[in-house]
Amino acid sequence: MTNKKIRTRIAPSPTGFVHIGNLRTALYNYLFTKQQGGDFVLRIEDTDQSRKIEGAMEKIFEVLEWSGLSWNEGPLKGGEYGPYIQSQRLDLYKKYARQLVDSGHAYYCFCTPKDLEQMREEQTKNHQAPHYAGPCREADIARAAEKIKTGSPFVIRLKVPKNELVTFDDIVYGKISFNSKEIDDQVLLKSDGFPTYHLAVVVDDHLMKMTHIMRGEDWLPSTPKHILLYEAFGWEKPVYCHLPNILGEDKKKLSKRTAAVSVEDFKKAGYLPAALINYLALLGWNPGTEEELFLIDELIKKFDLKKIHKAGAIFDLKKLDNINGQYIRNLQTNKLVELCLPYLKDEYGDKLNVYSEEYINKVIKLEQERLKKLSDIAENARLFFSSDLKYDSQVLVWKKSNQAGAKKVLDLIFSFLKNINEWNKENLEAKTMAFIGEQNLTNGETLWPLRVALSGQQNSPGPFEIADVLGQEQSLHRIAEALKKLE
RNA sequence: GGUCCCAUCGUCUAAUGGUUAGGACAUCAGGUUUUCAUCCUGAAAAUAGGGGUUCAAUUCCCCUUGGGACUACCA
Repeated sequence: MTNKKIRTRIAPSPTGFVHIGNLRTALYNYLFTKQQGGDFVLRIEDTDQSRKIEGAMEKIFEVLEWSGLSWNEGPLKGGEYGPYIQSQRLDLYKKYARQLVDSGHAYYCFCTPKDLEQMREEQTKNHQAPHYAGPCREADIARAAEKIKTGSPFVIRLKVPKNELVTFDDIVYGKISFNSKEIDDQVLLKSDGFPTYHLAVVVDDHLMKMTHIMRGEDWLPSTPKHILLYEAFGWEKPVYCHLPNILGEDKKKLSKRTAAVSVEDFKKAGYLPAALINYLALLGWNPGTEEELFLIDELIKKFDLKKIHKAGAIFDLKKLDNINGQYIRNLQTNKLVELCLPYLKDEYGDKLNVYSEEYINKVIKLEQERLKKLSDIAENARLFFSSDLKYDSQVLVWKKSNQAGAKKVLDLIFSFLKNINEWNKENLEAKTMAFIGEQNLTNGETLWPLRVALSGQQNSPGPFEIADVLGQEQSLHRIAEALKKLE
């Protein structure tokens, strides 16, 4: 291998949202490139006009910036090999397609979609692989030029050699060979003047001086087409590194039909970019140690192309939740508050204004260890932002007690808490535990009804934590309400 | 159908010729002065099958089986 500067690219199509698989591909490209001190390029592949979606390109920019995988060359950033949006490079593709025709590596094709469909039908009927078998491949070039002049729609197809072994060495998958007879005469330039992926990717990767092509495994069968193109042009080939697919629970390529795949949705749900990146890095690669938590800088240091797996990996939301939870627990309080606030505002709106900043901060801090993702805060915090709790009185009764017992205990505790002067978690806990001892009560029979009275929930944070946040007045109010329920 | 790729606990994976096949998530059990969460301890859980090569195969080779990707004027 040469010691040229490493250059890689990610080349998403603006056809909707950014897929979790796109992000993983971007990540591996990014890690490798940063480690090698190379250039990380973004190129937008918008050669299919029919699938283009308004605003999708901006989404790509946003998601990449959010995830921290920012490109240092491409749209918005510039660079000396632009433009980086394929629809702005149309003349280039036309020029190179014609060059291929001139050199005998490609030909004009005038067959209609209908012709092709018939061709395919017949071939499948005869158990043949569908391929172009029309007359244009061997047609006279002068006649073709004539037809074009009269305005006949045409495409340019690659003249794939018959029975030639195309071999390449993939970093992940090793040596791979295809017989060119299995490869169809690819359309290079469509009748609308746009290139297909195959032409555009080769022309751009060459012109943009890419050294390594890291992309999804699904491109593996297309690679020989690209190799043939490089050879036809007489260009130096890049190094290929195909990445295993990310799979859904059905073991098929992760798709929106069966799972959440939009990176933006993960962002909205409150997954931290660092956690998502951490998890994605481990999906198909690991450093060979038993560590699992890595910040991006450590990933850059430890990343190793040779340790990328061949087999696809199933995307496991539970594991992501776990990692995200760990990242959330490690957050500084002020950062956590900043991140959670939008979710609370979204859920409670103006009702939130009633509460002090200190109160809200305490609530968030209290829920920190219970959050798998930031959006969980909305539900988890409900008991702190409700003026009256709705629950069944039977919940107040501890499993080893009865209704009368619950009432007795809450009566006692109400009077006791009324006289507490220093209202904070530590003092409340110390005093109450002592009180339980003095009264010959048990923890369970006391703390359970107290906690339910304060939270209205079967499961919740502990009673002293809640009481501390709620304050004396609201706590006593809730206990009084509980007592009413028990009458 | 054809071409290509892949194969260790349920999941992500470690171990590249010699290990009681290790870790993490999830699950289950127990503990951490009430529930949840956190934290701690423990349990259950895998080399798809068959042939080789070798003193020795998770590891190398072949076959079978299973899974997947691709097979467009989409990327």
